[in-house]
Amino acid sequence: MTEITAKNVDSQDFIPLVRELLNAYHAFASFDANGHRLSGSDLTVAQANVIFTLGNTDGMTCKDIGDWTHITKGTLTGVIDRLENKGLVERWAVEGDGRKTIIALTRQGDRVFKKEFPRHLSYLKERFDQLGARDRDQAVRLLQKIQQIFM
Amino acid sequence: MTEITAKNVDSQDFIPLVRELLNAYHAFASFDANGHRLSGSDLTVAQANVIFTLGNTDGMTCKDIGDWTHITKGTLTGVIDRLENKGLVERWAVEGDGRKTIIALTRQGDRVFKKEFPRHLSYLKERFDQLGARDRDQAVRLLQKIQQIFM
DNA sequence: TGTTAATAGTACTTACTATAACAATAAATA
DNA sequence: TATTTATTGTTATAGTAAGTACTATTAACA
Repeated sequence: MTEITAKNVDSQDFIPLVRELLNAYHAFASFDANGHRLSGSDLTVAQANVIFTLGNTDGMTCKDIGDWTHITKGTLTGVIDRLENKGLVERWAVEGDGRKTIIALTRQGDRVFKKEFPRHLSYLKERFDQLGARDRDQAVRLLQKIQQIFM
Repeated sequence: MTEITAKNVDSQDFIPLVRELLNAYHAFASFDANGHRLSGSDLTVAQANVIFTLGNTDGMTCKDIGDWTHITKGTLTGVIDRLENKGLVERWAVEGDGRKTIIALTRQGDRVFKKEFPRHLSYLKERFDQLGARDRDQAVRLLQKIQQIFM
């Protein structure tokens, strides 16, 4: 295996893939955030993701929410604090396991979910409709491979 | 076009793509950050990206650094402040255009670049070698398409 | 010329982020 | 049983992150 130095680094052919992964992610993330910002929902991206994750469930533990949303537990505490202050989620103790806390949507949180989730998906759909089904399925397959490489 | 409600939302077939894009990005980002953390370079991800961007250049404006690294200008000021305090970059005024500032590596910053850039690429290469050239090129093509959708 | 618009960068606020250290609880094991 | 180990969530800290407002400068144009 050739050693990588500051000189021959340009020949490392995985670099374009790293760039395009970051470019695609940031393009999506920025569009996604804009949707929330313009919606008037007064939800940040992280807050909306938690609301969308809890929707149509009976509540989830912080651990499961974090695994699904990629928000680390330290961060999640603050996000849930703010959602709780807004009256959108509640914390429940778990009978039989004092370590766990169940986070669930309040009635108001469910109203926000039922309004914002479809709205935001329509917002995203407009763009994703520009991608053919073949490309979409290929992309899913390749992104799964990329993910597995790093686990 | 069918309206999206909280009910029929499961049939929106772009959702898996969103999930895999986020999963792949976070898997990479976490692995990437771990490399910097374990390297002993004492660079954060954002700081390392700026150093790697400035390497082998005569300096760049804040705007160009931000465009390349996806760091917004407001954030960039703080990142560059910390790099400047570490003695790794310098700010230069631009003759003829008082709006611009050139950021460039110091001699010490260049030493850090020449050491950390190849090291980090080797660290990444080990994983990317697990991906075939065909998949890699396909992924680049599809990620470019996804990026373009959101611009 | 004077006015207006565009560009570049900084200061500030709020929120998010990861990590590490911590406390409480639960599970595993000797 | 007693001790250890693992899990869950919170707290503390430092560093992003986006957005807005602001200053300074440059360019466009009437």
